[in-house]
Parts: sequence; structure tokens; C-alpha cells
Amino acid sequence: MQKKIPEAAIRRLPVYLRVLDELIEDGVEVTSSADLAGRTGLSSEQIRKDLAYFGAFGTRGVGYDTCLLNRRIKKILGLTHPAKVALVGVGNLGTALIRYNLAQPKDIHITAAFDADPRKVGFRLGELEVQDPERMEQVIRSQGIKMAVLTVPAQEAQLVAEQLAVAGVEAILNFSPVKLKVPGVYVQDVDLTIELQSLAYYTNGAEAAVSGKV
Amino acid sequence: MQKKIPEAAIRRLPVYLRVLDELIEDGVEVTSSADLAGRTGLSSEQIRKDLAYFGAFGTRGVGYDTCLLNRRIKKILGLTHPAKVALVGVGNLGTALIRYNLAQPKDIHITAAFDADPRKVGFRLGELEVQDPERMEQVIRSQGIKMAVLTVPAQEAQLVAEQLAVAGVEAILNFSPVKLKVPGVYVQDVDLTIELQSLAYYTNGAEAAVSGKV
DNA sequence: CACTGTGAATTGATTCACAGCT
DNA sequence: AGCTGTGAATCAATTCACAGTG
Repeated sequence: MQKKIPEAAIRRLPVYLRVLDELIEDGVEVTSSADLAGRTGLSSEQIRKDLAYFGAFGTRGVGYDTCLLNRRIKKILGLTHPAKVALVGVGNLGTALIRYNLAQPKDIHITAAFDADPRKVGFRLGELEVQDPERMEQVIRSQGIKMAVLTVPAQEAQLVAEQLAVAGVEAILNFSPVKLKVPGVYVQDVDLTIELQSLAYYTNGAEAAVSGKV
Repeated sequence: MQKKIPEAAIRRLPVYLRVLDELIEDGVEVTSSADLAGRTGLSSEQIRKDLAYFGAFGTRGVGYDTCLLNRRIKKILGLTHPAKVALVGVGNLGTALIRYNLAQPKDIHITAAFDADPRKVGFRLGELEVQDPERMEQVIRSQGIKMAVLTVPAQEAQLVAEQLAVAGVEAILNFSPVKLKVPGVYVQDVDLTIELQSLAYYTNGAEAAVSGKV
């Protein structure tokens, strides 16, 4: 084992990945922490430190080889070959996420979709067909899926999360406004209502209210 | 002014708001930091501290009045009357967010939607009609809109953000994979590709790769 | 007595500053 | 000379522990 890696650093790796993809696309072979800083809005020290957590990828006096760094980060994230993801809950948001992913799959492929509504089962989105949740465990196991996106209504989220865990899922991206408790599974919450509501604070009206001027 | 309030605390306020709504719905009149902790997955100390940043809302030996606390948090966030939001970019994700918001508007209402695609202009979603971006500044000004959701393609994001700022928008929820630079505007990024890619790290395959076992 | 509110201690993340390669 | 890699310092957030109060 090595020194512990900040969670925040891991969440920045995909940012570097995206910028590196663009640089490689443009034929740029070498970059620097300062260049990456300009393109990401982060500081150059932070970028160097983030990368150094995983080893020394750069060359002093020169910078970072874009292709090499890209490969290294993909390896760290476990994206050397595309990761398969299951999505459960093909409502508005689930459908949008599937279409979005089918349009631009960035090393992540939604390869299975489930919905409990019988009217949705059999519905096709590109090559993807919505399946009955009955088949969930079997499909997830046979495809070796380790990640899931959860876009079901709040009251079903905990149960579905447990079923996913049983089927072998190790990480869940949870869009339901519920705190999931699933031992051994990493859960990342994305809550759009929270994002919108907390945004309101940064509006002048709210700040004024806090300092007691309204 | 008062002691500085952690950004993290502000992002937790909507969580408290949701739990309080549920408690009030169930007729519960008093709660405690320990009870809220159980319902949110946070620690009771953290909850007390978060609330104390904004003043003393509780009663020692008793707890917090659910209705009062709910009102106070709404006031802090500037949600005493529903906040109006403009959404720009009515693609898959934008449409899903509008439908989601129309279905369950939590003190936040998307009251204007814009898309540059002439085929989308005039399209109706509930009472909402997609408008030409030409009208954006005028509509945002006349409605007094201060918040916007940005779901346009990456290459248009910076320009649209600047137009929003000119129109008087003070806070943007940005779904585009671009670092926006708009002085004086608070930008909160939500990047679904980053969420998915970083999720992959928490899968056993990736962790093993980092520690060099693969 | 039970629960809040809060300084003090701790833990975690970022920034600084510079030594070390190429 | 130029840029990385990193210990030390700073800054931010969380947790601890307990005094204060209805």
C-alpha cells in the first residue's frame, strides 16, 4: 500500500482524461502541469500532486507525455477496456442518460437497462432493450457488470440497491433522493434537487436574507 | 458579517429541507440532531454545527421545531417564494430535467426554456414552451430570473453563459463538460461523465490495478 | 436530564516553496 | 533552464467533548 489518496483527487482524474483526449486529438504529444492547469481551471501544483499520488508519470524539465498519461489514468480508473454499466429505472432521467451515453460513450457503456413497468419492458433505445428486473441478477452476473446507475423512484431505491449488490455490483451512481445503506458497495449520490436548491443560495437575494437585510 | 460558512454546509441545507418536509408531512413537530443524523447519514454534531452557522434555531433539552427550522432554511437558501430558473439547451438531458422539475417542483420552477434549434422552438412541455435564444435576455430580465441550468453542447456553453450573465443571471448549474469563466457568476458543475468514470475507480478491478496487482 | 451550541482537537485537502532531474 | 515531485505550511471541514440552558 501507499500514502492515502484523497477522494477529491480521484474525482479530478476524469477531468485530466478529457483534456488529454482533446490534446491527443489535436496531435499534441507533450503537456505540462501549467498547461493542464490553464485548461482545467485547477492549479498546477494540485495537478502535479494528484498525478504523483499514483507514481511519477512526467519528465522533469519537460512535462508529461499526453498518450502515456492518458493510458496511465485510464489504468488507474480501471478504464483500459470499456466498463459495462447497468441502469435501473428508465424514466425521463434514465432515458436521457442512456441516450447521452449511447451518443458519446467515454470508456463507459450502459449495456443493460431495467424497468419494473411492464409497458417499458421491451422498449428499445439504440441497441439497448429495456428488460424486466426479474432478469437483473442473471444479466448482471453473466455480463460481469460491476457498476450501476440508479434512476428509480425514491421508495424503490434501497431495495433495488440491495438487489444490485447481491448481483455483484460494487459501485452505484445514485440519482434517487435517498441515503442508500448497502455494505460493501460504493455509492456516489447525484441529487439534482439539491444542486438546484443550493444554487439559490448564491443568488444575491438569498445572501442578503442571511445577513439579515431582508 | 459573521464567521465564514463552509460551502459544504450550504450544500447540506437542502438535505435537511427534504427530511423536514417528510417529517412535517408525517405530522412530526419536533426533531433532534440525532434524529436528523439517522435520516441523513450525517453525524449529529455536523448537523448542529451546520445549523448553528446561521443562528440558534433549536431549544436545548428539546430539539428543533420542524416547521420553524424548515422555514428558516428556506429563508437562508432564498426559497421563501419559489425561485424561477431558465434552462438553455432542450436536448435529452434538458428535456428530462424540465419534465422532472414540472413533476415535482421543490421551491424551484423552471419557467423558461431556450434552444437554438429552430425545430425545437415552439415545442411544449406542460405549460412550458421552448423559445428562441434571441428572446433570452428579454425574458430573463422581465421575469427577474437569477438562476439558469445550462445543458447545451460543450462548444456553445461559454458563450451562452456570458449571455446569461449579461441578462442578469447570478448562478448557473452547468452540465456542459467545460470550465466556464464568467466573472461574478457562481457556477456549479455537474458532469455525468466524470461521475461515471470516477465511479469505476471504486470497483475492485481498478483498485487492484493501482496497487499493481494486475 | 436531554439536547443544543461551540471552542478545541483532529483530520483532510490545498498551496507553498524548493530540491532534484533531464 | 524548465518543469516535475514532494515535504512543510496553510487552510478548510469534521469530530470531539463539554459547558450552557430550557
